[in-house]
Amino acid sequence: MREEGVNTKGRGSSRRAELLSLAAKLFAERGYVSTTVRDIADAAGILSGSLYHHFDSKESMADELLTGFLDELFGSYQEIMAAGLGPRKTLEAVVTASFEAIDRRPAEVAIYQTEAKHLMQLPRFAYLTERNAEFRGLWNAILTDGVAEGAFRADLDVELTYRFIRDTVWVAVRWYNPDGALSADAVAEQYLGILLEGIAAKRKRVRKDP
Amino acid sequence: MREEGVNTKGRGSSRRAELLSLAAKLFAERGYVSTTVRDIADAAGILSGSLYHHFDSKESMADELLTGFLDELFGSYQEIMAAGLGPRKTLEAVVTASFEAIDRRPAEVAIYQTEAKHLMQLPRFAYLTERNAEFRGLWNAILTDGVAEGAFRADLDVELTYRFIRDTVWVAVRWYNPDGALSADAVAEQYLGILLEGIAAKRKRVRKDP
Amino acid sequence: MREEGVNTKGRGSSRRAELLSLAAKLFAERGYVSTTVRDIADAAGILSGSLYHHFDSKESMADELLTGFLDELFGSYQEIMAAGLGPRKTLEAVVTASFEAIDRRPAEVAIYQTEAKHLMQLPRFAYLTERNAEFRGLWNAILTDGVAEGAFRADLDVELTYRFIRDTVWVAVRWYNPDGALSADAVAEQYLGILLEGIAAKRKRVRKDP
Amino acid sequence: MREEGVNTKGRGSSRRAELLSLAAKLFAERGYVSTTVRDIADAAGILSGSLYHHFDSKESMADELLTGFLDELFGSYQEIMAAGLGPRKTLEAVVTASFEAIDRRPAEVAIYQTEAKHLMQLPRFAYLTERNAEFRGLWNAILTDGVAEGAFRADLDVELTYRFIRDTVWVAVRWYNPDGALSADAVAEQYLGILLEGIAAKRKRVRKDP
DNA sequence: AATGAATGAGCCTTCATTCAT
DNA sequence: CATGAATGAAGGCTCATTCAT
Repeated sequence: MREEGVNTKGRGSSRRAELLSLAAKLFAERGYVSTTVRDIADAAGILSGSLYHHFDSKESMADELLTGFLDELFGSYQEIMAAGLGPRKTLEAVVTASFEAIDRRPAEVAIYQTEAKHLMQLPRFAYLTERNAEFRGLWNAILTDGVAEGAFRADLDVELTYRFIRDTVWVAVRWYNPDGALSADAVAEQYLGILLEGIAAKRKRVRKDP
Repeated sequence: MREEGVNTKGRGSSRRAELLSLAAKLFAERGYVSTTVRDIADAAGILSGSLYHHFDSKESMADELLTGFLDELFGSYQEIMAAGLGPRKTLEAVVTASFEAIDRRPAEVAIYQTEAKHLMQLPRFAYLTERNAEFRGLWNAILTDGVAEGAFRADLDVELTYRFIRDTVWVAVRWYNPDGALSADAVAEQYLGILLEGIAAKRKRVRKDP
Repeated sequence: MREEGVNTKGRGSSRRAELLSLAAKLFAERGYVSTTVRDIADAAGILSGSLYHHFDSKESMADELLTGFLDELFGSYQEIMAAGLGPRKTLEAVVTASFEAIDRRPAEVAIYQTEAKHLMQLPRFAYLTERNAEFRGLWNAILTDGVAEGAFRADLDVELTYRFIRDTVWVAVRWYNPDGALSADAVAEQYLGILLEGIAAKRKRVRKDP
Repeated sequence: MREEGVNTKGRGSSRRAELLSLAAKLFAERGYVSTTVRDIADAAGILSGSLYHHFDSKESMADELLTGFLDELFGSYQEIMAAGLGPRKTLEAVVTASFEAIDRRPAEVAIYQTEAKHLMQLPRFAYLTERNAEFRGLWNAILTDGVAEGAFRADLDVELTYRFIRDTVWVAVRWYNPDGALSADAVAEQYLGILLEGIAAKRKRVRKDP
């Protein structure tokens, strides 16, 4: 229920949404610092001062963008985790959900990828750090469980693998094109193909063979 | 004996190298745009204007940093490619060399990772685009050869795998700590463990078994 | 209905005109380079950055000033040339129009006089070179015609005379005071007196003749 | 006897003279303010700081240049005035001497022409104001005498004519080329032709008279 | 005589933001 | 809702000058 709160300036109008989407695109393309408030206003065909009718500040635009995206993303993660699919299927579902997020909100993912590190230092964006921890916890659980259950290689360095997956997935936003030939799900599948055959425990084929 | 071109302002002094290294660290930490010339000067204990005794511009610092790093990196790549090790060993060597670059020049890699996209648009940094193409060509060759020779899975999507590897390797700069417990080579080994068992063609264990 | 091109920033407001006029005065008094943007802003009672709400740059102020002045000036020249008054009357009219320009726009003339040489080297001010050529062409025509028709001395060095007149007229801006006792037309008349007849007392030729 | 004085830093060396001449050229070409100390040093093939071995300041270079030039010029004027040649010959001699100064020291004249107005405001350059007064006095004398003796037109506006001559003569530095086809004396002659007799063709008075 | 490093002041410009209209 | 004018802080860069070596 976050429709109120301080500094909210009438969330909900469609003009606002347009402006926010414009800002997202620009932040993603040029970077948050390099995108000026006037760039956004220009893109919207208004004067820069007029933006302050809708938003309190440039920061609050980034905030809203990131908050919205992360809420949605973690919502889908939680659903998956709650479904109790077992390590391998869970991993697949989480990776797929992530690629779908890239597909649906490429700008927000790009902003998150590129700017989080710097934004995180501002008190206002403290939730980024929390979300990071949450994300790490989630993956740790999946991987640890998977190793324990024999779904993943026993010699897996869980921390390293977590980082590996995290970076690999999100960094795809740099080249993934929502309008391109490869769908998010197709990319996810390919990606999982590489990832799983690498970390999955090899079935003892000896026994199967004869 | 000064081989460099115009705008060189006495390359080679040790003070210069110090300043450049300071700049690299700051660019990496705060981002190129967010790092002010004053930040760099402050870190060096001089006034911002004094930096211009050594460098023509902030841009030229980034340029020099990137050029130096890329020259070194591609030098090592070329050595590897020239050695004719075969696809798998070549891949291992290139990945290892990359992690070693992260180990030796973390700041430069971070700058490259984060800023290249934006810098590339400036004529001065056109070489970044060229290097990118070179890099893609190199990986394409390794992967294509590997598939042809049966070293890698036959169903590999070469382009996607290239991106996968590229992003995965470089993004490690975000968390890799040169002074940490894990050496670059150890990381490379772990990384290759995941990567290769995923893309390597599976030996037909059936025949080996009996 | 805005006819101007890019970088125009709302030409036409009266505040703009005020600021431009202030800039003209200062450029004329202290010289273009020596006049700082802060000087202009101070004179206007605003902060230097606020000037950029109205103009793109210091250069564009000079540009606008010069363009406006030259357009007007050459407009009046063209009217005169079109009138077909004959060399002597044309010369008188052009000289008079020039002194009137000094009277009406002393600051702009001063800027033109003093800064054109340096400004001309910038691509943006290429039109200064064109205007120069136009001016030379105009005078060449007047003088050449005048000599041909017997209105001016047959032994006139046209090129030298052109320079002589050009410099003499414009340099008057250095001392001419629009609010002084001597009107522009009066100065023009005196000037034309010297130019056309010289300063030597005429010998009483009557007596010499027979 | 000005070989001593404050801030003199070893006047008299030939290196000094070279540097000063270089500075003169640059001041004349680019203007005093726009010429940087480094421009001068670059032209001399040394570092900017090294210039301060020879001169106290940029200002002192301009000072020395102007002082030297004006001393020489007024020296020649005084000789002429002392010769008692009569108004017309005196005028001719002064004009000729002036064109010869342009010929011999074009850079200094250009500096004087262009920069005096601004430099004059500095206490250090107070002598420029004095020289100006001296110059005005000199011309006033010549012209007034000439009118009185009947050598010049009785209706001459002396003040205006003084300005006219002053500006006309010095402004020639803008286009006069010491290495060109026209010698300074030739220009002076042409100039005096116009000044003394005007450019209008003389009516053949013979026929009109009887 | 000259270098090389630095200073300190100032320059043009940008930018997020404010606010009366 | 938006404009238009302005603020205030900062940013990259320049330049005359100093000084130890």
